[in-house]
Amino acid sequence: MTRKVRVRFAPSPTGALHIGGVRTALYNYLFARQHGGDMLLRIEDTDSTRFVPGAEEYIIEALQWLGIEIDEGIGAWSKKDGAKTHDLCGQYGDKGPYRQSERREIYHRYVNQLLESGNAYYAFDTPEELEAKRQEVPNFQYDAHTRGTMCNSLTLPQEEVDRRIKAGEKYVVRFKVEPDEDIHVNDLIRGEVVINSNIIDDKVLYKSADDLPTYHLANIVDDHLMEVSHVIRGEEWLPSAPLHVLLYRAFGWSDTMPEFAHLPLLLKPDGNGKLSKRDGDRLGFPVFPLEFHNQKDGTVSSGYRESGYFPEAVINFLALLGWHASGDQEMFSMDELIQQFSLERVSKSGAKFDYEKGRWFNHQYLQLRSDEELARLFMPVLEKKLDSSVYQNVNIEKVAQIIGLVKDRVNFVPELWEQACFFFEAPMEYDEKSLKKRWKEDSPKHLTELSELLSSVSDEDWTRKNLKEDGTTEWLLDTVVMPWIAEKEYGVGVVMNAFRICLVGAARGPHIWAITDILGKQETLRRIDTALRLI
RNA sequence: GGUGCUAUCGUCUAGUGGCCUAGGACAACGGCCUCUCACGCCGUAAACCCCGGUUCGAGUCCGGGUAGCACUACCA
Repeated sequence: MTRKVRVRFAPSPTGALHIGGVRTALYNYLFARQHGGDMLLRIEDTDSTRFVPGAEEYIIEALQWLGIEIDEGIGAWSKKDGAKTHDLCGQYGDKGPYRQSERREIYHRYVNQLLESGNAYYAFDTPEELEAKRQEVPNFQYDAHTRGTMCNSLTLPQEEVDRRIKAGEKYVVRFKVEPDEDIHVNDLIRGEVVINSNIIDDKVLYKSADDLPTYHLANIVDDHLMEVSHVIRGEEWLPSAPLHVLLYRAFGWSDTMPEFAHLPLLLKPDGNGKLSKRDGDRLGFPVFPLEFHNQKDGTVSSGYRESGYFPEAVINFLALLGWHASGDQEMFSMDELIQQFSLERVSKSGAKFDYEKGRWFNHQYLQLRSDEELARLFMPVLEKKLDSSVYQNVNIEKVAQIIGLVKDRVNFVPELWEQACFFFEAPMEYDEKSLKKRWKEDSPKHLTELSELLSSVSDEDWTRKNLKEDGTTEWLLDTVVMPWIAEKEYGVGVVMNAFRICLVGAARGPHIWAITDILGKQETLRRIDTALRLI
């Protein structure tokens, strides 16, 4: 039986979407698209105490930015015919609602089913009592061997159970796990995993305190009802997969149980352990797609988008952290990923987060963007850096031209400023190291003469380029200045570097005639003049 | 502690018993280019966790160690 591929990404709205979660979403998306299936987004908000305002919106916006499209569920409102609402978190689909907190009645029904079939029971032990038990008995586990000593519907008379429930006493419903059974889970990435039911405790499925199920129950019920065919999630879920298999069986849904694929974890770049927000702060890189202002604890987390990353670079980078095509290809568009992705080629071991490679990917994608587009993206940076009177006169075509000269040396759009600032404002000071190395005793004399020489060049010739016999071009200014240097027997490097310092403020930057071309004759001469006075 | 998963250059990884004197990419280092700094190009260094077994032959299969990670909540 081949059934329609339907996968889900099911985050909980407890804060910004972690980059590992983004990768999980990506792999789900690639798998769905490759098989012509559906990508659902379901919000798992069964822990009312951990809800963070804005987290849902954040998740939708992040996926949108990255180009991971939702077909059904939360955030799929745009799929609606003539969608009137632009509610970011609106939902679409005939298997909703897609927010677990809105599915209470559904869960009631299935909790009762388990209760009636004898697969679950009521338990009245308070959190304090359980905590005390754990203190008293090392490695205490609520299971077949201990449930008989606890306070639940298996040990209490029926009337007592009814009385407690009627009195509004807080209770939970626990899953009754039978001991001594080897449970087989087939994982698409790892193969068969076998776990004995003895090590699984009687998991809480439902808590009356907030009238909500726990993850385990909600997850199984929803995946079944939403006809999910493949569960692709992080490796941290592998230990509870056997429990899920048991739940499917208890419901009588074994035949349509989804296939499982547990993804390797994203690890810290240094040392060991899961990648966390703290690692990003400590090592200076984002671990979230977008900047996030947590209204609950007031913290602000940096994001890839705000750091100047292109979404396609983040996608490419993430895709290769745990998955690899058979060849040596490094650059993949989303379409190529959809075509080539396969769960069989996902690695089994955790991947240390190689932030440097992320930078490299962004560099590659930045080179692919046109100068005009980069200019548009760079304008806001300029607006911030420049005096408003200066910014008013900035010409975007000129910006594009400048970007064409310097883009190959940056990884991010904001870095363009460091490479191009001298095109917009004359140097205010001169780099100490450059001066020491490149400013010679004769430099003032050279520059005075050079200034005179350049003054004699007409405005028209200033920007002229000649076509040489070999097909390359050369700046006309080159044919003016080089012979002069040769005639005077000055060193080319000595003159040109001092000249460069006048224009740039340091010994760096693109070809010098490309700079003078953009600066223009007047500004060039002015900068030489200024430098001669200041240095 | 228990259970499970994993194990190739510093990092991401290729490798599905002979094509492996182990390939690619990032990072590092060196050279070239050059008026400078970059980019780019070329090159160098760098790995099969250990011990057994199977086999004519093991990075690749099996067993045992070791190590790392995950899980072990009325969190997801």
